[in-house]
Amino acid sequence: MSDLEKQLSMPASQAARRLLGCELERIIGNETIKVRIVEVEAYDETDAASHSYKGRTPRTDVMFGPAGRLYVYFTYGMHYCCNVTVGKDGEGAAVLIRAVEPIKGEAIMEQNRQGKSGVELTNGPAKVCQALMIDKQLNGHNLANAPLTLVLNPASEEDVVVTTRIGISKAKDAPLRFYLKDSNYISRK
DNA sequence: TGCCTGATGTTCT
DNA sequence: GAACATCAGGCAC
Repeated sequence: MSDLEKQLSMPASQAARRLLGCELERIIGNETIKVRIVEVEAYDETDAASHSYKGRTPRTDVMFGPAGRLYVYFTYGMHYCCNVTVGKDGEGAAVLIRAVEPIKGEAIMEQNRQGKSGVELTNGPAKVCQALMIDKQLNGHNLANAPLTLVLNPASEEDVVVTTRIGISKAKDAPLRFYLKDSNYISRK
């Protein structure tokens, strides 16, 4: 088991907090993009809003695998969203990455986002995938390895705000969305 | 500023 | 055949 997997083998709500403030490094050709995770949502198989709620299917297979993998899904006919799998091997849990802050490679992200800049670059789950060029090819990717790696660097507890989740129709009231209070890149305050 | 809607593919029933 | 963890553009106020 990799160190990353160990660090994320915990309940989704805990893992979600631990992912806030962490860095993602994306290698595209000779370029490197680096971002900081500032907004996430937790999902597990006891949760009616989770893809894993109805059990393991070919689509959700990755969610039920070991922690520290990327779960990419396609939604609303035109967008990708990316999750980091968490929990023990066999548990269908994942953390949706809703927003990130650019650290490095902003120019490349602007290209990927068709000239959009500033907070518009990455303040939404589908935007994050566009900016980082994440698509279904990276589904199941191990985040311990290039070309997309997760660097654990958790933010301190007092910077974390907890709210209900966004854009879902079931289990709306569960307080499973977490964001960093100081960030401007939050999709909605 | 804020609501409404179109675009559009994959998965599951 | 319907639902869907979305975004951006248009129009009304």
